[in-house]
Amino acid sequence: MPDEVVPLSESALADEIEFLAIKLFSAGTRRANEALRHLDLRVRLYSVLSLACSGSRPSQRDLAEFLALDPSQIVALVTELEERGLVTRETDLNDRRSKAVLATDAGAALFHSAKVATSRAEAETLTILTNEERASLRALLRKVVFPPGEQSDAPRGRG
Amino acid sequence: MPDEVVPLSESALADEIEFLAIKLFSAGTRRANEALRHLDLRVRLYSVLSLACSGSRPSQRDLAEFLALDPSQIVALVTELEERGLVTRETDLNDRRSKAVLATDAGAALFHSAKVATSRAEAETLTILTNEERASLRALLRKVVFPPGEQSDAPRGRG
DNA sequence: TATTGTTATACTCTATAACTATA
DNA sequence: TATAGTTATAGAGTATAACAATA
Repeated sequence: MPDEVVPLSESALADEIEFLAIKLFSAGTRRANEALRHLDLRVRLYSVLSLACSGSRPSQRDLAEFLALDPSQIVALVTELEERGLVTRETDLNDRRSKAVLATDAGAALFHSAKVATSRAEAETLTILTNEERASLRALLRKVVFPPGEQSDAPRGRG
Repeated sequence: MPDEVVPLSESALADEIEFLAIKLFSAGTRRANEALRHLDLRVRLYSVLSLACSGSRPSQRDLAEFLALDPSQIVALVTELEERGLVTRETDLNDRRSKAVLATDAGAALFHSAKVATSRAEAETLTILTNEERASLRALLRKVVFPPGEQSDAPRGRG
């Protein structure tokens, strides 16, 4: 009798949404990191730089909550960007504990180049999907990640 | 005049599918790892164990390709599972370089418990979506991760 | 010569605790 | 006392290189 071996893509694991998200994430991160390498950026640095360019004047605490990273991780990322002249820390005069992270002109320029690179990487990853399917995927992911009717951007704190 | 500050959830970053996938991944991994902790498993160990239980008789090379991990990482995961008596390595008699990774009875039993835990975690993560939306999300992710008409489970090799 | 599994190493990411300065 | 930022550390994940056994 011939082999009746189940292909791994038909395994139970391959139907778990979180497993699929991990695969998409790891493939996507790999490609994005490759796409950003020529600018000396990684996904995490790019994310912080992007938000520093967003006009939201995020504090480091805001960045930590939004990116679901620990505040201590944000420190290292912001410091690296600051040392490269891409962002500045601006102390909030109303609450001198808090520091807004703002892009410099150089940071904004680099972000623009980086955005082009990540958009291209995203398009490559999603090349199999039609435009409607991409919009649908984006909407579904947004709904899971930013549930409607939730005030705060991210409820998670330190522990 | 009042603040006209853009919320971070309306930033350009929040529309990038890869960024959203990363957020879903990191939240999902965190919850799945918590759900698996009482069984002394992590997501990566669970993935390998799941495939060892799948009936596919995967070689370590198969696992590496399917999980998009380097073969050297598979070695460590399989060794840990093997030392705990959850899987065995079975040398392929036709190609003595290759070793199939198979679950023991104990491994299959543990996997069953773990599957319940990860399913619950997945449901929590996706609680905001209707059943139809979950099916739609699953189908879209599957299409990206396992493009139809591709023979191999994963084309990526070592470098 | 190429492939499977293995060992080793370095770097990044993640999680946690403790400290400081402000509030 | 609580919060924003910081420092430090350990463990997990990721990326490479080199090697032995086998094909």
